[in-house]
Amino acid sequence: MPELPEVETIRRGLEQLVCGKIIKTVDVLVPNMVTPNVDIFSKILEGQMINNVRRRGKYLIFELDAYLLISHLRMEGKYLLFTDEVPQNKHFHVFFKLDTDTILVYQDVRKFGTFEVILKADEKAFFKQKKLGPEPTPEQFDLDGFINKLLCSSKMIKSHLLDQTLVSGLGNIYVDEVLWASYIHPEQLSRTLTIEQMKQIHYQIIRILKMAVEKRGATIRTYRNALGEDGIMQNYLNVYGKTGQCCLRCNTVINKIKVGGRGTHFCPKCQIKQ
DNA sequence: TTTACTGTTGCAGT
DNA sequence: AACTGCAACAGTAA
Repeated sequence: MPELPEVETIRRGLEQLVCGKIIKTVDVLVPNMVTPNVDIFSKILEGQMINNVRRRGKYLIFELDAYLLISHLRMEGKYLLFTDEVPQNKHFHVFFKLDTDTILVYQDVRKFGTFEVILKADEKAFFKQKKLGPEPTPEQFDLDGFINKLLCSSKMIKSHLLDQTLVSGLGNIYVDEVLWASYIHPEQLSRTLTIEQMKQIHYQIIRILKMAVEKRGATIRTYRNALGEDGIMQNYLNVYGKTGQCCLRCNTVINKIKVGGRGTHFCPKCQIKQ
């Protein structure tokens, strides 16, 4: 599911459902998803209260008493809350038993998701080590810093926006949407963009991610029913998944190529490489 | 039946 | 140092 708008939607759901609850027990069925090892992980979490659920980029942060539980959903991670019996499912990997006989379940078909417990004091260092860029808001996302980093890089703009160092939260869907909205070819090198183009990308990143949060994310490919999975942003996409359809601006057929190993949708007439 | 694809990130290799 | 390709995994579609 998760780019920033989907993660934010899940965060809002979790905030309502688990804030103020105490983690009674933790069961991890896939040990290599958690850091440090399972025993320490479970031992630290048991007895802690979930005081708050925050988000940074695509990371979910459960604020506990002395620690933070940092959860990344990667490609297919989901949270489900059960109030009685938990059904059998081979993709349920982590179980958090909460105080009111409710169980928070982490489901992940591909087992790419990660959990890390860190000390509250180490949060800053954690995200610095990840080289995580600013949040995509007018307050946090500095235009001059963005321009300076672009001018220093010979990466293709799409790959550059995906690497989370310029700004956090973009993934494959919203990068394609941002570049279409900005009239930029995904393979254009960062340093060859004009300042006006950089400003446009900066503006569109903020606008599109804000809109996607308001639409509660995009639910494409399968699934429903998890926390916050009833998004409607898929109805507002202009290029992602539109291969073979006509560009809404110029009627040219949308093309799909590979850029840095990722499927990439663009309009070959609107988005010209300079 | 194979092969390619999938909303991500980190690491090995150049 | 900066960048690329691939692996982690499981399912689906062609």
